[in-house]
Amino acid sequence: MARVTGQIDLSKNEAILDAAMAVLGERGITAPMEEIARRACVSKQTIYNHYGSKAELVRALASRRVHEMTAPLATPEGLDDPAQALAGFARVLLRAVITPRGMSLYRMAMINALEMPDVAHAMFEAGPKESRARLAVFLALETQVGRLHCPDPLQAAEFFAGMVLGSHQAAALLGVPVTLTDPKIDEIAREAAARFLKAYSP
Amino acid sequence: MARVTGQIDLSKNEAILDAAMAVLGERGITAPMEEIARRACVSKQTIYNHYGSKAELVRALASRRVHEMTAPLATPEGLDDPAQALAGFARVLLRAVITPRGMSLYRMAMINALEMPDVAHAMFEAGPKESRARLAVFLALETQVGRLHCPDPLQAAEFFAGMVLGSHQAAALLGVPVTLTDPKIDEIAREAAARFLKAYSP
DNA sequence: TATGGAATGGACCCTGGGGTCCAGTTTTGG
DNA sequence: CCAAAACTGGACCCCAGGGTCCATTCCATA
Repeated sequence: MARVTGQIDLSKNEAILDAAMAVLGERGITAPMEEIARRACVSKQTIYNHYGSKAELVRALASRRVHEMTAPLATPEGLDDPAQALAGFARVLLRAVITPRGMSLYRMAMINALEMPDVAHAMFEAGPKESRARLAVFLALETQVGRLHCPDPLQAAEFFAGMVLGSHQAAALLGVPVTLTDPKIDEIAREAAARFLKAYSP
Repeated sequence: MARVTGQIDLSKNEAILDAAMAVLGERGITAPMEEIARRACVSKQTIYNHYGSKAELVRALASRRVHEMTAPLATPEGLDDPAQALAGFARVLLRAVITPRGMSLYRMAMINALEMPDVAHAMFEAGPKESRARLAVFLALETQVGRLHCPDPLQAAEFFAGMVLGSHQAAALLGVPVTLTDPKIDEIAREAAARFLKAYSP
């Protein structure tokens, strides 16, 4: 437990966020602060020292998680084979959404959409919107090269991401156990990529 | 205010559900029962006479709304042109999801997914799952006739529905204002249908 | 017109949980 | 070794909101 600054203990900061993620994910937004404190092995007061309120904690949590999630969703590139690139993108996307951690964050954001619109809005910008935009860039490039023909890359990106997600995201959010094994994810990714390429072949 | 039965006033029943839909949609699940009562022009006690608890009210609300929403999502049929049928299906689907009423119901179900898993589960079965299944039936038929080639109709149905929804559903749930005009919806529906047909042409 | 079930509304009880306070303890830097 | 700053934990305040009770009023039917 090394104090990093002379002020507050930043390592506890992480512990608090981790605990909050876990507890809020499991029990929902109504989970009491006391439980988060317990899970983080920290006194409730300490949480209130770091974040002034529950809302502030959720806000911090969301912003951290968004960064974690969007990082691996870089523009698919470096691969000569569009099918490979798209399938790779699809795998990452699907996993990000199905994962309990990713899912519960979304759920939280939706629950608080009314009370904390800014958080929810930021989630959308950093999540779905950003990832589609990156994919669209890739599609536009492929179109220039002549391997694809996407007159509207952004719409095409929407289509592809939608294909991949299907109703799996909805299922996860509704708490329906999503039983997607790795091979199954892989199959969806490949198939979606193949169909997409066929739909947008020049 | 005609009493329909000698027992309880069924017309108030509707009023309560309408009010609950509106209030819960606007203020979220935390909206107080008192407000629902006020909106329904009914005493709080009456609500508790009809539905024993808040959970029960939400349950009733969900089941009613699910029926409303899934009704128009019948199997696309009676049209010789698959493109027309698919586009029609797409329009209904997209509208159902974007509409404030449809959206807030989803949000509610997600919020309560932890506390009332059965409700959320039922929502999924009656909503996404059922609609995909119906669409799959249609796709299988078209495949038999030879106008399409869908080796896995259920997956194809997932793909198509996903294309149509894109990130619009996520946006709506996150409270991001979805500005989809009717012509825009129409364009998405047509384009998705066309691309889908190309991807699955024999 | 009498009767009984239903609706009203307003007071009321009570629990859970957000947030605060504080006295005592630990850690850190000087 | 000292002082300042953080952390602890446990008591505490407070209030929103779920749910109940009840005296009164309203209807419908008989």
